[in-house]
Amino acid sequence: MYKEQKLVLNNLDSFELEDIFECGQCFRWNNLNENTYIGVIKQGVLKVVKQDNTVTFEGILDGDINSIVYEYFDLATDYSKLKEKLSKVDANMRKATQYGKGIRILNQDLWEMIISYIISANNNIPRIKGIIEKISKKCGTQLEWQGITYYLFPTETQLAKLSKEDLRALGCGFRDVRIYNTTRLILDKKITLQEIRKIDDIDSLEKRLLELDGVGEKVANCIMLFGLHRFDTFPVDVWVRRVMNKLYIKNEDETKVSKKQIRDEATKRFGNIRGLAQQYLFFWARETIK
DNA sequence: ACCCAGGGTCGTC
DNA sequence: GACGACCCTGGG
Repeated sequence: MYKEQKLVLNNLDSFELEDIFECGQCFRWNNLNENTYIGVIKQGVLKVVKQDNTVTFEGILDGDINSIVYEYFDLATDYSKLKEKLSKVDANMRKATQYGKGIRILNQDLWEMIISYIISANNNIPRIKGIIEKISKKCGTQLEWQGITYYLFPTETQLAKLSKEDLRALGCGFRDVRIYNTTRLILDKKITLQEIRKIDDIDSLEKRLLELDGVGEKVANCIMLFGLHRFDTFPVDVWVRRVMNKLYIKNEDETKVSKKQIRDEATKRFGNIRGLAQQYLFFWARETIK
């Protein structure tokens, strides 16, 4: 049952709205003004305001706002400790973690991450956000709050109502078939989300995700990092390739550096929290390189 | 007007 | 493993 709720938390550690919402991990949060973001999550609509050391969460949610916020914003994890650990790797990581000091890896919905990152392939962030918004508006559950209508990301069943042509018309481009096929695969239980959640071994997990249409190595790694909170994976996109080559591999032609080489380098340097390191690097690289 | 790139993947060789 | 193609949008 959706209920209007509010929660105020003081002195949260490692919690900056811009770092969290603009670091590239999520697509459904929008900047309202200097200290306010509003987003649509699985449980409903949430507004977050930060003033000085006080963060106010407010929204219309299905479930208790305390447990939802605690889980979604990963409040159980000590990011200061992790940043400290990464800072000891080298000066680059010290800089990167300082730059994105308020980053937290959100616990986002697995299904939503699968579709969102299929859409992300060879695409740019503004367009990805637009497509997801249009898909939600087309077939997601409608929710009204403070006079504004929001649309939840569609469930498997809701998304399955769209044809390939519908998806194309919404701007998905060549990803239409991939979204269509993957939705069917999951709806027909050839691959289930429950089963995926249970896979502990990171290689087996990646292998299984690769069976979904539109899910290659990079997208699989993003799904693991953002949809399953697995820090022991390292998504390599153009930006991460760029920054990893510039800092560590130093090949004259970055396009010649293999993905495996980059991932091995990351494992060697950042160990089992390389996924988190990737996010600091991505955020830092996007803002500073070029 | 034209070219390029964007949180890549897929089919083919 | 290494190509080229792929839908669409914004920016030079």
